[in-house]
Amino acid sequence: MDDYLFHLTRSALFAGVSEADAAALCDSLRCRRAFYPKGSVILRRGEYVERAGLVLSGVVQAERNGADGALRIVARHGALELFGDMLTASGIRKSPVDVVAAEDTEVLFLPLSELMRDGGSVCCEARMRMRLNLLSQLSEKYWALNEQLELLRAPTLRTRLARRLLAARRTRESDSFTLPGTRETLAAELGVNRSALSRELGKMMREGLFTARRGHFVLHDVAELERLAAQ
Amino acid sequence: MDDYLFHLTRSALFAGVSEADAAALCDSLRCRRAFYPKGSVILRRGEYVERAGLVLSGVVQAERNGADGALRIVARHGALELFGDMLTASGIRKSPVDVVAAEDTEVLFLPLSELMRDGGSVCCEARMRMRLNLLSQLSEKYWALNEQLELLRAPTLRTRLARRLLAARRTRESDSFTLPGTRETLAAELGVNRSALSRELGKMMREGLFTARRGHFVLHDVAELERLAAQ
DNA sequence: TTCCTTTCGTTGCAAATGCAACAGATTTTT
DNA sequence: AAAAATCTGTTGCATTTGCAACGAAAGGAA
Repeated sequence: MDDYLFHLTRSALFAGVSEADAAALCDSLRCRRAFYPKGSVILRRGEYVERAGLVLSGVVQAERNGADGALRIVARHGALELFGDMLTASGIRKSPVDVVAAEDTEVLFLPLSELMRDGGSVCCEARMRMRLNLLSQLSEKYWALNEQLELLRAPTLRTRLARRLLAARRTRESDSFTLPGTRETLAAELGVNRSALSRELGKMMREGLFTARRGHFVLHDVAELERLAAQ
Repeated sequence: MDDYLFHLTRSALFAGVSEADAAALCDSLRCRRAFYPKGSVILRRGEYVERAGLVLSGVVQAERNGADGALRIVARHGALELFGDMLTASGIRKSPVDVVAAEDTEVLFLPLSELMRDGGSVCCEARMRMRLNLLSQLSEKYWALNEQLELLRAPTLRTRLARRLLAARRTRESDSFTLPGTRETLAAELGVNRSALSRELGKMMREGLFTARRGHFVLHDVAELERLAAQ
């Protein structure tokens, strides 16, 4: 796909940048595109990262080996999402994860340090736009992590669940939504045992707080959930 | 203190920037200095933040009201440390905390968006240096949060404690160190009850893993601690 | 359909943690 | 020094959660 520029300008990083400017900038920064067949390794644990990656198509996974040796999927990045930016930005950190292509994937690599260099008269405005977009991206990742942390700080499973559901309600803007993954996934997010999660889900449903069937949730008593979440 | 420029270049944000360049840059960016007497409010919860703050002298605290109304100190920033950067970078978020001067404090405010704008021929190199420093700062805050999260994900208090002590050992580069704050502080970091912490500390000491007296710790069996932390 | 695999809820029991109360130690204030 | 306030360890008891095992339900494949 050589029409990638159109897609590019739809990414958060290139938001507000024209197609022409995007092309000129990629050129001036010496960005490179690379194709990775499904399963191939993009980045190895322990490597230093000098360029952020923007997924043009496909999906990329960050993986890690747990203490028991079991494979843990730490993150997934789909089309137009950025990865490796935090490592590149730090400049000194080795990757704590392997990054592999979960499907056939095309990636655009961006040398962030080049982006920070003044570019003479070349797309001055677009450069600034992209720098601000980058800051915004980095900070959003920070705040997302912060929310995770608030979740885990909640004293009890009941509270965590309430917060998680209300968070989903906010982003989906509806009392009815589907959470990704299985119960096991949700349990991991909340940092608890799966059976403990099922137990608490059962209790809360019997109290009429919401209905859950597989991944689909319908909230019934938002007020009470908010009271719980406040703990 | 009008000799603040010397100090400034010792901060992480201005690392690698000469005193002269720092002065020129502050001028070009229209940075402003402000003095806050102890106890005064620098930033209110709910406000939008347009400038990052660099503490020139004194101490700044981020505070928040818990569910019960009790005051919680979320973060402290001493001399040469940066605050409000994540909020400024996001561009859209309201502050989730109040920021107040914990002592008489002088702050230098930096408009990050100005820093991202090409500056013609004015300190081109220094600008780039500072932009990279900023990225580095943001990412370090991210990774610090990430470490906190790993800590809370640990299945048991014993594991969390082992990780926390080994982390301290790494940064202090010694088997003997003092942790800031009281037991209550440490318990909060680990996300557990204080008495539970004391209990576990007692057990682990009886097993000869380390000695703890008030804030001071001496590690004795690092190998075993590492085995525990791996869980 | 039928078989097989994955997901899910349930439950009994063990382990970990929260909570509250108290006493000794330490630090700070008067 | 004396008194007051804070910090710390300890302990009994209630609650929460982890763990393991099992059967039912759901979804996919033969």
